[in-house]
Amino acid sequence: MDRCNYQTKQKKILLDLIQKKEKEFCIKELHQEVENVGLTTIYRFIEQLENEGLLKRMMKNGDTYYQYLEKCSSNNHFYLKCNSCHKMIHVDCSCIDKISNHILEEHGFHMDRNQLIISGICNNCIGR
Amino acid sequence: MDRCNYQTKQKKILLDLIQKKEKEFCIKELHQEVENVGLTTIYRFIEQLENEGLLKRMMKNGDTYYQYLEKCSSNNHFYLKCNSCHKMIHVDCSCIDKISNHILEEHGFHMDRNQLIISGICNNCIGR
DNA sequence: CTAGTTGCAAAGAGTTTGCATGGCG
DNA sequence: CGCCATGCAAACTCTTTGCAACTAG
Repeated sequence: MDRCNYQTKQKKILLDLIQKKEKEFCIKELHQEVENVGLTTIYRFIEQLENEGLLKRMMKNGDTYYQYLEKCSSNNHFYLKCNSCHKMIHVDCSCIDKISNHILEEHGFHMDRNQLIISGICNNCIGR
Repeated sequence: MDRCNYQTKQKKILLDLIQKKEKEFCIKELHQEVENVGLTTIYRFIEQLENEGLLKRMMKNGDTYYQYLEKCSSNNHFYLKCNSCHKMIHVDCSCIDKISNHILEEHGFHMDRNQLIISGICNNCIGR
């Protein structure tokens, strides 16, 4: 949606829709929810977003899903992903600093701080 | 390879091969490396292992890969996954305890301690 | 006007299913 | 011997490609 790309009706519709999603979504779902946007266009736009790092691809039961990741200026952000409601919780906490340091010093590993996703169950779902 | 399944030559060959792999692998690769095991059988066996939690499915450049995860009695294990050499480093460290507690107390999230995979670059690859 | 974008139809790749044969226990 | 496993061929699904028409800038 910037740089050398044209801004088209289809891209705008898709981006609006994607940004509203709280959970992961799949291509088929997008295609059903929009009108007048071809499947091919969706595939191509998704690929674009993925390359820009705005979308993360993941598997669930063997199917492909995508999750929109907002751009974040902080260097302390990571995600908590609930396996029950499938929501992705964005967290900004300096604890990632400690983790990252420990991993480096004790385990000699340079962790990528921009793609840490911790799976589990969120507080909302744990009670049920 | 247990319970109600028959133990067959093909399954043994496949499991042996998979357990020797240090990196993630794909179906095609397996198929090329074994003789006299049909593609269908490989798909079905992989599905079995996945259901038993011994295999983790992941994506790389849009292709499907699998990673064998050894059964581990410790509750303190997690994985460091190098994005350069693609090796998966198995770690057993109580730091996961601290992380897990922090995530629970500060962020109200019950992290799944059995599927934590931290991506980054390992010490071997960082120099290059 | 020019170059990027769209979307149909068709091709392609990976995966699953049906079914007859074979093998484990 | 009975039941599960195997593997070929065919079916299916998801995704990509070719191409002509369209559109943003």
